[in-house]
Amino acid sequence: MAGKQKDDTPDVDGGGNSASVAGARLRALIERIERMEEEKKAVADDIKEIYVEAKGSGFDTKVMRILIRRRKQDAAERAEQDAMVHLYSTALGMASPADAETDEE
Amino acid sequence: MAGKQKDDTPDVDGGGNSASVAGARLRALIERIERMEEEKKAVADDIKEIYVEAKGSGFDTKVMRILIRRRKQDAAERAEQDAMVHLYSTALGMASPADAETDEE
Amino acid sequence: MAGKQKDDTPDVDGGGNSASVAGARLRALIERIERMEEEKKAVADDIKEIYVEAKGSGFDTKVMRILIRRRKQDAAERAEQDAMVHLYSTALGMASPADAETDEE
Amino acid sequence: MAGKQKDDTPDVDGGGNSASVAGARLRALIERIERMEEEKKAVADDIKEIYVEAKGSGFDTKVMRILIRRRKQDAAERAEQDAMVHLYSTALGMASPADAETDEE
DNA sequence: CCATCTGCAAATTAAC
DNA sequence: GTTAATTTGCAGATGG
Repeated sequence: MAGKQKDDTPDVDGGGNSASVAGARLRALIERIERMEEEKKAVADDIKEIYVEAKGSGFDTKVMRILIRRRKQDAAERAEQDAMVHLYSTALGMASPADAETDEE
Repeated sequence: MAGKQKDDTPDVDGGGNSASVAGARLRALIERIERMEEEKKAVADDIKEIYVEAKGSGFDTKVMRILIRRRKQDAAERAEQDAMVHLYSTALGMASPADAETDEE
Repeated sequence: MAGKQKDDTPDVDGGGNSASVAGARLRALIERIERMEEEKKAVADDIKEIYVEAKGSGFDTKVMRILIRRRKQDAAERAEQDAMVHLYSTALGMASPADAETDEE
Repeated sequence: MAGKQKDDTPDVDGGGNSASVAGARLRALIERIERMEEEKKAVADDIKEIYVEAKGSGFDTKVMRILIRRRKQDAAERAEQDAMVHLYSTALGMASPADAETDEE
């Protein structure tokens, strides 16, 4: 048994040559991930650039960040409320959605 | 008070109607950022999916993460060594970087 | 609103006078924390002072920081290697940690 | 001239044996710093422990952190930020945040 | 002195 | 549910 593995497939050094096969697949996966992480970083850098540009135009980026955070929170809250409404609609005839608030964790 | 601004440009409500202009620009910037953050999140989710797929194939994602981190660190280390060489070259008055291994116990 | 609590103990405004008790305990905890954060800040300031002193003696603090970071990283790396060995040992079914170098280009 | 150095003292490889002297001093400084950083980390860990203890007593650590941060924050600063946020919100035509109690800073 | 940048601390979020 | 890791925000340091 290869212990942690779920017995699913790749016995990293099970005994035969399946090791190299698993190794190749592993390498492929890792390289895919690395590629995407570069992408992600690129996007993050772009965002930073926008902030630089904004600052260059005289805006206070700190305030901008606060606003963006707020809007995200608002969206989340709205989504949650929608979910609540859905829930209640389906549940048919339960209590009114008075307390859709506060608890976010 | 428009205080924090550098006097550069956008007095958010300076008194005239420049407010709406700045407001429009601000809104544009914020929406651009929000758009890119969605992009970034999408990429992050893709990465997560790959990990799920990997785990489904029987790989130990914890090991994968360590490997990936390591490769990144190696790259960073190499970059830093170069930086060190530069620093020492300049700090020591342009001596040739023969002995970049000064202490490193 | 006692909701968030784990039902464990302190109903901050439960209704009785347990509120004041919990309040007192809370205040004590917070003050302890604040005290230690002052301590922490004091140490941080001491460190800064050393850097100032070093700079005053003509050392390049940037290089010093790099050296210190490096030593820390080396320690971390060693720790991580141990972790890797452990992981592999268990993942491969308790094989002896002879070949911890599986791919590592 | 050793360039970056302020000509103050330690020519790391000036030519004589001052190098080793400077080296010894450097090592001493670095070790002092490392020692204090350990101290700092110890204090930080103690703080973490207190939070754990608090949570174990049923307190919501998130709220505690907010309280502590609040106490630290300058009243004036808080006022100024609120003003800024209002200003920008108005400029964007967002409703001014009725519930200004949610956000941290 | 201002602006940029790196490094540190905190908070959110994910994995187990 | 709890620990760990990623991510974000802040502040101090540095260089122009």
